[in-house]
Amino acid sequence: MTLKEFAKLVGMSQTTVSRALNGHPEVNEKTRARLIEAARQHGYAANAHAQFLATGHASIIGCVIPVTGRSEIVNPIYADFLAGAGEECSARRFDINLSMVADDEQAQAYRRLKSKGLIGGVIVQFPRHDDSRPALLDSIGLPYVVHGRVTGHDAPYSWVDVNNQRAFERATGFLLQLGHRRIALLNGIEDFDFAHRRRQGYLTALRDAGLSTDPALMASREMTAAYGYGQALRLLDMPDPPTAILCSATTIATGIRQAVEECGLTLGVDLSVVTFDDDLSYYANRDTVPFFTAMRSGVRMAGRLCAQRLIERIGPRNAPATQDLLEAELVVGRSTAPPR
Amino acid sequence: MTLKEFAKLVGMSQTTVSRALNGHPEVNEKTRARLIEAARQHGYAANAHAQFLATGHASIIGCVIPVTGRSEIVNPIYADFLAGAGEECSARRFDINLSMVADDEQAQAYRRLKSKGLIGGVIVQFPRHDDSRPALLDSIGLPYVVHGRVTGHDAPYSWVDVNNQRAFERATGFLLQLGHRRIALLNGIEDFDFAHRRRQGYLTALRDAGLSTDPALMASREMTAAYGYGQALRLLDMPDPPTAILCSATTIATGIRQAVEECGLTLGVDLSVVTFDDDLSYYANRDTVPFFTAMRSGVRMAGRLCAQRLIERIGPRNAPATQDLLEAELVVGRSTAPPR
DNA sequence: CTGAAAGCGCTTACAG
DNA sequence: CTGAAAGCGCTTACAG
Repeated sequence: MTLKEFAKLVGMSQTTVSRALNGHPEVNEKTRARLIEAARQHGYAANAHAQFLATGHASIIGCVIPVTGRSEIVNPIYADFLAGAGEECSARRFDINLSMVADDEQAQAYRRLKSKGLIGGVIVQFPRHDDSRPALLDSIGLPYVVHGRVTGHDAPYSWVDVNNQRAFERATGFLLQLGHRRIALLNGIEDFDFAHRRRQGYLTALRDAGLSTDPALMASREMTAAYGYGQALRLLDMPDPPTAILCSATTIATGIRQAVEECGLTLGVDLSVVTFDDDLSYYANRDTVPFFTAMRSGVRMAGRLCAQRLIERIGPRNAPATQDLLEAELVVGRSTAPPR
Repeated sequence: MTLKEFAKLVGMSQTTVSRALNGHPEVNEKTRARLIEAARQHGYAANAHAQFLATGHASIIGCVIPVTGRSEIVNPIYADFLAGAGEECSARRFDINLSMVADDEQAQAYRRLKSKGLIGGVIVQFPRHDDSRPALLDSIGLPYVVHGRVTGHDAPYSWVDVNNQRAFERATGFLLQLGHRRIALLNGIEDFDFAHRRRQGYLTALRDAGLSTDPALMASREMTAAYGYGQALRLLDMPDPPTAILCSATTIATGIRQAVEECGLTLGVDLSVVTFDDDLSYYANRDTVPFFTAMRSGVRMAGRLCAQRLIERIGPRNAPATQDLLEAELVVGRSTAPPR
């Protein structure tokens, strides 16, 4: 059904119907109520493309997933983030355009999305420590919100981030308080901004405690269980093994747990582990006393917030850039204890 | 840049430029080559909305994710499926519209997507054994491809499915050959079509072997590690415990493994496990000799195929409905052996 | 092989 | 508070 047909059906002009449905103030409230109800009953909804053509902006947010060999979307963290963004979008009647793009075609992809008018704005995912996308999007003129931060970017921009540095500083401090002195770090790829900051937090806490750092105790890789497993075996086999490990994801922690048990040791007794916990829906670390001591911050919530901020920014009143720094909570579980 | 501007720039009429870029045959090949190159250089791409308005069809496929309390998208299987569909879409210059919709608003959501013109077709995910969506989509007139099958739907429709019944029949047969007689089944929620078929396969194989079935050896729940862990403990604690377990996902298998190890037993010695393996990118069961004996079928590939079939069907030549039945391969790993 | 013009379904200044 | 009409950027019959 078109606006024309619908307007005829209800005996009003297209103009009035359009205004009523779009919430313009000039229209009589009784008329509006009647028209909204009629639209619902007859299943009329304005064609989104005609709407775009007339107004020039799309109620669609873009998520461009950089594909590096294996797609990032396979990362369970990304799935939860998308779930959060999706929830926010359905609540606000926005749509999501999802595209998967090879690393070296990012610029082209954003330009295409913009010139085809497919999206009103974009969420930038997995920013690298010195990411070129914000500058690119500024020049294209596409509104965006970064999930994370881009250290190198000077102009003000919207971002939503967890205080990664502080979280790892606190977690390291917590282990130090328990009496640990050899603490390992199994981080994500430190080229990503979040992992870089986590490392800073870890180093700062050690430095503040007057401890030297040992490169053999630090690793940086894609955050899989296999990585946690392999590194845990390596660390436990050292002549002077760490008594505690800090890691950047529950996938890694699961791998560590596996290795520890295969060695006949017990987590939280022979070895302490603190993990960053994105509170993934499919992987619960949420018993009354959680298994892993963790820095917890829900990535799903971050997805909601990113979508919300972006939608505000896309809207007609062109809201200013926002910055949201979320604090992770330090949740004590059964995987930590003083060193033996 | 608009078509008008671009046409003026290259000194041609809008008509010719449009035809050249859309591959119409009437245009001189030299002219076409020149215009395509010029478009690339100047970054011209037709506005998708104007294009829709003129042609009436959108090069966008919809993925509507049913949200049941926790969103399905948190399911890592879904993430891999989307990655596959996304790859296919970028290759064919299609876009993906992702929406998250509560179970009881599905019908409304599909109608909205159709009437707003937001999608040219839709992939139906996680069909239940007697799913109403195909009939709904038929009546709305929205092309679709089902990932899985809908037993109750009579009219011909496009689907892509794994031969779940055969996979579980073969896996059960494999365990029977090894000498197992008490075989448990930890299935997904059997209201879903795939889980229903898996159960049929398991029951058929047992029946063909002349064995009776034991309800205490069967469970049906959301496929989490916690489920596998809890059920494994329960099964191992039975007076007459099973010597083998069949399960529907590697998440479940991981939980079983955990329980077995905590009981001081060894997988592939004291207990055999065969799992269905969707070959998820983030969870590899792909060592030279994989850890779990598995029925393997890549869900990412299924995603690609669904997108491909849907795109063909959306296209102007209105391709007939297709049926793709994929066979899972039975891959022998280290988690199976004859019963002790 | 090429072009002028109508039309796709909306929104919104302008006029009343 | 309401409406007639122009215009958004394309595609495509129709005419040449």
